[in-house]
Amino acid sequence: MDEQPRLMHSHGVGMAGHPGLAQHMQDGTAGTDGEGRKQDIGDILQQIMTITDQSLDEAQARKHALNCHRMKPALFNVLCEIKEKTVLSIRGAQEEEPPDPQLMRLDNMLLAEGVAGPEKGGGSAAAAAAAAATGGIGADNSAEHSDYRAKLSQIRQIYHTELEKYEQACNEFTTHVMNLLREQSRTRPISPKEIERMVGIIHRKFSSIQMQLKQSTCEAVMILRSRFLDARRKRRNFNKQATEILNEYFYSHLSNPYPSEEAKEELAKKCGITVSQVSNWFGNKRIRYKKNISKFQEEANMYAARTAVNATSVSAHGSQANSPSTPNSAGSAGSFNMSNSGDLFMSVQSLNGDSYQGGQVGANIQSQVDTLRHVISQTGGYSDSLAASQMYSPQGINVRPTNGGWQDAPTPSSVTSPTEGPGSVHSDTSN
DNA sequence: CAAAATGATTAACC
DNA sequence: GGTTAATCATTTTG
Repeated sequence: MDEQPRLMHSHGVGMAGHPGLAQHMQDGTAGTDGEGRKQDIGDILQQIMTITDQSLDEAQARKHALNCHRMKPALFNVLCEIKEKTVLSIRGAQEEEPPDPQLMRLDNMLLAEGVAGPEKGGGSAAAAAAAAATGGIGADNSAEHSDYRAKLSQIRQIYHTELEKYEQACNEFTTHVMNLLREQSRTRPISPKEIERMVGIIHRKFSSIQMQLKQSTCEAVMILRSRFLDARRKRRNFNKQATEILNEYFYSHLSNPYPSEEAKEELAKKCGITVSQVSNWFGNKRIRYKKNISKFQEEANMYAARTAVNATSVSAHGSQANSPSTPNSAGSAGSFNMSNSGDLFMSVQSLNGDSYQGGQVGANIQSQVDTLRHVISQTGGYSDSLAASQMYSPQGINVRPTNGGWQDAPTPSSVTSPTEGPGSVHSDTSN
């Protein structure tokens, strides 16, 4: 492309100041004596038209001749100087390239999503192994997660191959252009700086393509997220076993239902859910229990009794027969008694405790507590925490009806030391 | 299909 | 950073 003008230029030079070249050139053309100017012009035009037909050797020879001209270095230097002063100084000003904030954002996001950045092949493998290890419980949960991971790594792979392709193309093109320029720099004033600048331009062009790639990758990830992770909202209920485990812990720690980090991890493992899901569950449970204790009364009794039975598998018969609060007695007078007291309990709780059969309420609850105590004593007084937890509710009623919070509730047994201590918190029934 | 249940998210708080 | 309380969005239930 660039070849043509230069050749024409050298033509001119040769014609003007270099007899040898001119001679050579005239040999190359028609060579007949022109009779008029018309003929001359026709010849020149002819020369121009056929210039591309000249053989490569011929052109090289001419180039070489030009390069060997004695005035060439000096002229070339002058040209370079002029060019340096004009072109480069004009464009040199806008040399610095500010990091595109858009590109930075995309990069950051890709990095955060694990699409860009170092390969983390071990991560997905480990996740799959973990999913397999958890077995039946939560298998579907982690299956979805691994599905997400699989799709993400697919995107990641495509992204990387494309990126590599772009980079390769960019490098190839850059080296090609550089070679071309270097080659031309022998006959044309091209400074290394200019080559550098050209490379910069090429890179910028290619990086804009790269940005498109990143953009579309980001979009793909966003879509994936909305389909999977943001489908967190598209929740699935925990399976029964998990719920039972959580409830068991909750009701056996009713006096202080705040599992430590370790306890949460253990529960998470047992239930096949994540720690934050355990936290969510306890958060929801606490608030909902507190909000409407009556609704949970039956459940509480059930789990309390069950825990008791589980804890001491001794003489289960006797305690169940005597206690109206055992799960087996549901549907009979025991169940009725429970729900009834629960309702009253609630009304007291919400109406600030006056006006409504306070005595009866107190009696009911007291009897309930007694019953539970009975269960406890009959089953062998297995746990302080259970006793304390069942004692809690009456306290809440008597002392501060509208405040069911655990936070302010006096729990003297659990505040033994300023630091909770390693592992000393809940050495009780949870297992 | 409406209501209840339930897991997750959010803002405000300490 | 963890909690509470309110709320959202979905699933389950009657």
